[in-house]
Amino acid sequence: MEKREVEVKELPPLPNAEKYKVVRTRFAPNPDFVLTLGNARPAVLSYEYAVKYNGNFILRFEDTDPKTKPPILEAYNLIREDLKWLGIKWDLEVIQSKRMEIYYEYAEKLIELRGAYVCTCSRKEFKALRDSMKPCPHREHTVSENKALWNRMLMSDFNEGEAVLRVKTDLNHPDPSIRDWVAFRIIDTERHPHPLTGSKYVVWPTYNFACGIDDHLLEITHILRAKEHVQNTVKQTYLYKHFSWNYPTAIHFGRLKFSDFILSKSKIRRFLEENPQEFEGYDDVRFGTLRALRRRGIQPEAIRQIMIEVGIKPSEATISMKNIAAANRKLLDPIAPRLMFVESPVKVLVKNLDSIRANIPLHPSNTSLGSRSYVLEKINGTLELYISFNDVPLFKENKLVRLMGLMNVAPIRVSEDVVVVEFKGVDVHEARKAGAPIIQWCPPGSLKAIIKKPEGLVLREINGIIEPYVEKIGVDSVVQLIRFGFARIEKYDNGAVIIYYGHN
RNA sequence: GCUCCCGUGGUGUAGACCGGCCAAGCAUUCCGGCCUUUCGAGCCGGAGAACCCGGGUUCAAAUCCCGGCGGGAGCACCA
Repeated sequence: MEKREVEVKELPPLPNAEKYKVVRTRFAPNPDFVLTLGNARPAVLSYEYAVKYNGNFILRFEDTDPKTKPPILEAYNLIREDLKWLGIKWDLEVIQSKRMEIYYEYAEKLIELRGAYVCTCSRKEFKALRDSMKPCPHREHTVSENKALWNRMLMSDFNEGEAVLRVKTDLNHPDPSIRDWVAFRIIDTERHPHPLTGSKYVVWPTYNFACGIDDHLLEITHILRAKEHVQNTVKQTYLYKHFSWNYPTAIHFGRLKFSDFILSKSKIRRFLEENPQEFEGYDDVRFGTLRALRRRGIQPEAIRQIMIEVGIKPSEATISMKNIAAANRKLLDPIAPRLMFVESPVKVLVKNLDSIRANIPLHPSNTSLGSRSYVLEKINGTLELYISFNDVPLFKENKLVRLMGLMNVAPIRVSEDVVVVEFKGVDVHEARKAGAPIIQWCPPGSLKAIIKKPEGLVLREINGIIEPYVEKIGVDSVVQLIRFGFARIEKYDNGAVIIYYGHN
């Protein structure tokens, strides 16, 4: 049969892989949203490198900001589902909000190492000093003074904004944000409760502290993340210096732009909030979330292949739906059943025929998919079937038209709402010889079909009918609608079929 | 504005660290042919980049150096 070796690009070697006994990577999302196409790169690459080197892969939820990026309770599980869908398995799962005591412990160690101090400057005051590369008065506090203040922070003696723990760095560092960056701040969790820990904690580690500590404690060897994190690497390196730890190998890849997709969390949130009846949720097919792609029939393997191909280069890259469709088509073509969908159906009357039976394979070459049969018979004296409005002109232009898998017909009379034809035989070869167009059709008794197709911000509905066999195919299947495109069956809804369009 | 990073056909990627075999490979895209149940897949053929620009080093540069231009990221008590 058909042999198709899809060449999948291999990952380039991982820098420094040989320096570690076992390669260990992690993917560290904030559970404040579902995963988008943008998250797929760090997730897939981190996982694939762990697999390639027989290492470990860790899923770490970074949920240490209940205020400005509040985690969402459902998101933890939605992310787990998204990863599973991508085929990613993790050896260990860690949730940062459950490790608060660990961070406190290391904060105290850092204070003892004179690597951190409690600062009670106002933001404004500190910024003024920082920008002129001057230390703030708290920087010279003794260990015991700092410890006392730190304990007061933990005891809720300070309100939001009144005290932070700062990591000592280089006050002359050219990037001001790096100078004595904040490791812990106070968040009023009475007002902003954390979905997992409620109001239990008020002193919260920042990303750089929690991430830095965890990457070390979890023995991460390679950090693969987007280049927006390069300054964070610099910040965290100071932490590692204080503790005399070795910083993992960090790889920062360039931004991936996805044309044709709405990826921005904030944009999607806004659409959902402002227009809840127009948008269907995180998985609305107009969005670039993984679950939206799944709903359009995109195979996770297609995403995996694209991420591997894009790799870890530091330059930006743009991926379009065409790229994704191409990868998906290769995967789907050998296995997707072919069905006939007829947009805006027009009745065809066949004059000189009493009955005909069609047995059509569900796939031109993959015989394991089987076939379906339809018997067409005269109803009230005529034999009828349906074709698409779009194909009616073909009957004006051609002497012979082939109805795929069924028969060849010649037009007798063609109007906008009915096409009368004459049966001319069943042989494909005759049709080919005559150069007849081959079109899809639907028998009487076909189901109403609504195809929802994302076009930018519009979800276009294409109405038509689909052959009855669609009921046997089952919800969630991805099919190829002949001469139309790949699509996924969403649901059967009172005799109608709702289908989401994927790509051509 | 400051700091850092990047620049190979429409898109993605290989080659660049260790200059020559690179008038640049592969995939996708587009076009044509064959084949086919299809506007898909497969097969065959074709189009499309002188490797951002300028200069330098060299017998030799996509590959090294300098300058320019262009693009991106960061400059939070966000992650």
